[in-house]
Amino acid sequence: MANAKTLKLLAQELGVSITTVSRGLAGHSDVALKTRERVAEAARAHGYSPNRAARALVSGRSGFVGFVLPVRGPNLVDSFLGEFITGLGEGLVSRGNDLIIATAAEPSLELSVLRHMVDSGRADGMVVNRIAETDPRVSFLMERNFPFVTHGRVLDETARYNWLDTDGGHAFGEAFDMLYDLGHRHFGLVTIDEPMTFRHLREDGLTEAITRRGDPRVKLDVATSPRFDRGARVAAINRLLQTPSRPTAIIALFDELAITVMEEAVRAGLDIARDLSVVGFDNTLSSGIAPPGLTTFDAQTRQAAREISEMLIQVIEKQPEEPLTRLIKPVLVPRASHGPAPSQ
Amino acid sequence: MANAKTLKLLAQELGVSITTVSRGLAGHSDVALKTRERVAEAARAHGYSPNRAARALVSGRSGFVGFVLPVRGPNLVDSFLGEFITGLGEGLVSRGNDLIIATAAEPSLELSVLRHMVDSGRADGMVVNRIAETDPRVSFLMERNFPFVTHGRVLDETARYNWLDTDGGHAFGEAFDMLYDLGHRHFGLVTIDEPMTFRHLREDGLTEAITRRGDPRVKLDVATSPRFDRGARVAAINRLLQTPSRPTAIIALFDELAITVMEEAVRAGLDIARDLSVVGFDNTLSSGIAPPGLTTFDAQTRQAAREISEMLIQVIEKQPEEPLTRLIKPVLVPRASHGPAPSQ
DNA sequence: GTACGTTTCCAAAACGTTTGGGAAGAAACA
DNA sequence: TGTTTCTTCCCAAACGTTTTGGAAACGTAC
Repeated sequence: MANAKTLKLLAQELGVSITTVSRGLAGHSDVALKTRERVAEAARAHGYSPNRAARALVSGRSGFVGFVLPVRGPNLVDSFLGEFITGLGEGLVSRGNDLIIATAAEPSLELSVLRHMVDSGRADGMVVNRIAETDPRVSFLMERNFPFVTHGRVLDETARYNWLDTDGGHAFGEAFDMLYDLGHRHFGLVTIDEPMTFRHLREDGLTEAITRRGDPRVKLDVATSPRFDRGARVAAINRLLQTPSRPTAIIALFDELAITVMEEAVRAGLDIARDLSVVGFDNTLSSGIAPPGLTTFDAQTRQAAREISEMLIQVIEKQPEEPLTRLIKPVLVPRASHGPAPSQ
Repeated sequence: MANAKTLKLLAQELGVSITTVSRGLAGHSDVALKTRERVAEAARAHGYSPNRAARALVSGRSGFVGFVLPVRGPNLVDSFLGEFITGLGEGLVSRGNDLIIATAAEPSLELSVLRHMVDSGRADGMVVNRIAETDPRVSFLMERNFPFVTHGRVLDETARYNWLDTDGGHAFGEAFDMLYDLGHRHFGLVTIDEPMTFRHLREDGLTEAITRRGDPRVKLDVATSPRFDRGARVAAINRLLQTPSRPTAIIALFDELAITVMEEAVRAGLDIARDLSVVGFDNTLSSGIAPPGLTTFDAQTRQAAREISEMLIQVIEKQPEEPLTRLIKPVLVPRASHGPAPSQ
C-alpha cells in the first residue's frame, strides 16, 4: 500500500533485480511472462510510476513538448488560446508526453524564449503558431534541426518543415461563391496590413474565386488598416461604407474586424443582412453574440491542435524524411449577418 | 563556439574539475573569484546551460509547476483560460520555473490526472482552480501534503491550505450599493445551482449589503437554473422579468447570465438601463460587445494568476507554517447597462 | 620545526532509470 | 556424455548534475 517510489524497492520486495523489474514493466520478452505479471501487479499495487528525471537523463528525451505563449494586447486574449492548448494536450496525453508552456513578456523576446527552451533541453519538440510571412522562429528551428510543427505557414513555399494550416483561402472562396449566388456583385474586403501569411492566403483565395467565376461585373473594394489601431480601422471601414455605391457584401479577415463592420454599419443606419451582408472568420465567442449574429467560419482550432501534437510526436520519434503537412478545411457557420443582395 | 553540453567538457577545457565548474557557476565562495569568473566566461561563450533532467534527478525537484486544464462545455472556453495561463507564466519565469499543463478528457478524470501528476513527480507544486464547495482535489493534495495553491476556496473555512480568491462578495455588495444609490429598491439575482463556492460568497455579499443598508423597502427576487441548461436559464429569467412588479435592477452571477438577461429583456420590449439595469461579473470579452455594453466587474485574472504562481514558489521553497491566503478586489467596469431606477 | 587555519580545489558517491554484455540453468542435439 | 542453444535473469556502466568529505598548498603563530 505504501508508495514504492523506486525500482530498487520494488525489486527488493519481489526478490529480483532492478533490471528485471525495469525490463518487465517495459514488456521485454527476455523476462518470463510470469515474472512480467508479478512485476506489473506489484507496480500497480504500489502505485509506482517511474521517475521522469531519471528516465529523461538516460534516454536523452524529456518527454515534454514546448509551446511559447504568444504575446497579445490586453484585449486580444480570446478563446483561441484555450482551445489550442486544450487540443495540444489531448493529442499529447495519449503518448505520455506533456506540454510545457513558456511566456514571453514582449514580442521581441519570443525568439529568445524559444531559443532558451531549445538550448536548455526542456522540450523534445516545439509547437509554434501565429506564423508571419517570414518568421525567425521557423528559420531558427530549421537551422538547429530541432523537431517542430507550426500552425500556419511562412510565405516561402519551398521551405521544408512540418506544418498544419487552416485553409483560409478555401473558406474565402466559399464565402464569395455563397454571396455571389445570393446575387451580390459588389464586394468589400476588410483586412489588416500585418505581414502574416494567413492574410495572403485568404485574400488570394478570394481573388482566385472571383477570377474563377469570370464575371466582369464583380467588383472588389479593399479597406486596410493596422491591426491594433482601432481608430484607423473604423475610419477605413467607414470609407468603404460611405462610397457613393457601397459594397453589398463585406468579407472580413477575421471576426473582430467583421464585428466592427457590423457596428459601424448599424451606426450608419444600415440593416445587417438586408442592406449589407457581412462574413467573418474564426467563429469566436463574440461572433455569436454580436447582433444579429455573425456568419463566419469555424477554424476547428481544437482539432487542429490535436493533430499538430500528433504530428510533432511522429517527428520526434521517427524523424521522417519528407516534411509532414496538413491542411484543415474550416466549416461555414451560417448565422444572420448574410442574405440576398438588396435589389436596388 | 561549439556548444559545450556538459560540465565535463567545460571542465576539461578549463583544466579544472567538474566540481569546480559546478560550484563556480553556482557562485560558491569556496572557489576563487578568479576561477569563478573564468568559469562563467567559458560557460557563456559556449552557451552552456545545465541539463534539467540531471539536476532534477539529484535535487529531487523538477523545476515545474503543474496545472490541470479544467474541462468545460463547448461554449465555455472564454478568455479566462488564456489570461490565467499567461499570468501563471509571468509569475513563474522570473524564478526559472516552468509551467506544465495536463488535460483531463472529462471532469471525472480531473482528479486522477492530478493524482498522476503528483505521483510521477512531474511537478513540484500544483495550481488548482474552479474550486467547488467541497473539492476532492483540495482534499487529496492536503492529505498528500503536496505544495499547491488554489484559485478560489472550498466552503469549509477552517481548512488550512494556500489560496487566492477574487472577492466576489465585496463586488456584489458594491453593485448593490451603487444601484441602491441610483434609486433601485427592487432587485433580481440571477444565479446557478452548481455547488461552487464563489456562488455562495457572491450571494452572501449581496444579502449582507442589503442587511447592512437596513431599508425594509428593498426586495430581492432570485432566479436559479442549472448552469448548462440554456432553456431552463431563459425560462427562469423570463419568470423574473414577467412578474407583475418586476425588479428594476438585476445582478447576475457572471457575465454569461447577464448577457442572457439583457437579450431576454430586449426581446420583452424593455430598454436596458432605462427600464432595467443589469450588472454582471467577469468582464469577459463578450460583455463589452453585447449591446448596450454590460456593466460588470473585472476579476483581474491575469494579476491573480501571477500572484498565485509567486505564492506557490514560496510554498515549494519555504514550506511556511501558516497557510498563505490572499483576497483580490475586483474592479467595477461601468458601461451602459445600468442607470437610475425608472420613476414609476 | 611543529601545529594550526585558510583558501582553493578535487575524487567519489548519489539521484533512478535503461541497456549491453554476459551467466546460470535447462533443454535439445550429437 | 559432451556440446550447443534457448530461456531467464542479473551485473555494472552510463546519463549529467550536486554535494560530502576531505586533501593540497600556503601562510601564520607558536
